[in-house]
Amino acid sequence: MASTKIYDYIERIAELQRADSRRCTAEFGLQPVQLEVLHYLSICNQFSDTAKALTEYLGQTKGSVSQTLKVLENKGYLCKVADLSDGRITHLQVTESARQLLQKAIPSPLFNVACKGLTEQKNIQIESSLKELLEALLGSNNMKTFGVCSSCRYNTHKGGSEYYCELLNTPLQHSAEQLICIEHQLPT
Amino acid sequence: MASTKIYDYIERIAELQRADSRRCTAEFGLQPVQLEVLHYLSICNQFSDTAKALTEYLGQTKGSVSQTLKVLENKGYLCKVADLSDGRITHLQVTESARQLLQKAIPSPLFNVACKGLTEQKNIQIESSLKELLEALLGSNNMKTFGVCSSCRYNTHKGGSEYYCELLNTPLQHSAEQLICIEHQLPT
DNA sequence: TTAATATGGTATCGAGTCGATACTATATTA
DNA sequence: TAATATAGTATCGACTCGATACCATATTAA
Repeated sequence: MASTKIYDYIERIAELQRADSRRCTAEFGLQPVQLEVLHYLSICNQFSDTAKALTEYLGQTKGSVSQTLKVLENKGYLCKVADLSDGRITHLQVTESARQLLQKAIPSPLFNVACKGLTEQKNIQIESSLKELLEALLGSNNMKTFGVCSSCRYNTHKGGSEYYCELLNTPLQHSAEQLICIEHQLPT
Repeated sequence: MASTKIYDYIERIAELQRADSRRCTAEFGLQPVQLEVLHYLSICNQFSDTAKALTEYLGQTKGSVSQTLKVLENKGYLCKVADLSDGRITHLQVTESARQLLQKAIPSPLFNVACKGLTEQKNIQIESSLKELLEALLGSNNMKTFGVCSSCRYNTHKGGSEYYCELLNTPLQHSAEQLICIEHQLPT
């Protein structure tokens, strides 16, 4: 059965990625999941930089995520900012030192070396297959897509060339179009 | 850069796979890595069922692997058998209850559902891309391939139709041809 | 308007991961 | 036969992650 083989390859690649991530974050005193949290927060928009969004993105419980965030805050890689209109919500901002760290650690050496050894064409083909697999995983299991605004069905050009989110009823900054959003929906 | 996107997709898919694995092993009281160890041991040959091989397969240290194996042994999912010719080596055998568990837990629901929703052609295309990515990762980083005997350069048909390993100088059972081996080398 | 409920997040606990280090026992090499 | 290599174990500490219980703030219904 084909699904078993795809599972097998992903299981194996995932373990190698994890081991590699562990090795290359160790010098900064970080864990793999911590790096991933910083990575997510560095590429998400202002509606998606919360603990709640991370629980859905990572598929973990909010207790686990809360713990990870506490550690990252203590290490100076992120700071918490209270939401102005909803007292329950806390926004998470990555610090400058976190951005510097991300630049060094992503992508990890394992992938850097491997992808450089492949032709441009192979890179594109593999990338495209991974995109399809990810979308299948998310779609078939009714999970959120976490896509960017520029590919979102709620993104319109209300009254000119500005970006405007029809779901949240707010204009978007141009720089946000490539940030991922927890409310993202592919066009029907 | 393409390598970043491939890394991003794998990072994300890997985390989803891990969360899914965690959810579906929880009912058996297992951890993701424990399931992976049992999975490996259920599909490897008699030269590769050792703690040493697992450290290379998983990219972890021998101390970590040793701990995981101790837990699995205590839970009755594997037993240790001393090697007859080399007193340092211990072979690891999965028990019947482990095999039953593997059948239920692999592939995890996330992948089962997703792959069934894809066309046969897409399944094959994604599978092929993953195979190429994995081989690139292993090859570029000088890691072992852990392939099966039927695709190994050391596998010859010495004196007839029997499988024979030129590296270990021993005939192989027909049933071993689809088992993975730590000494596997792709043909040049 | 005030209770009930939903939502976002935190604190604590326990089993387990994982690398580091130090260790034992068996093989191989010099 | 001594030095070294190999396979594996034991212990420690920082950390993960789910479970549970808990605290605010919002929203909904009576």
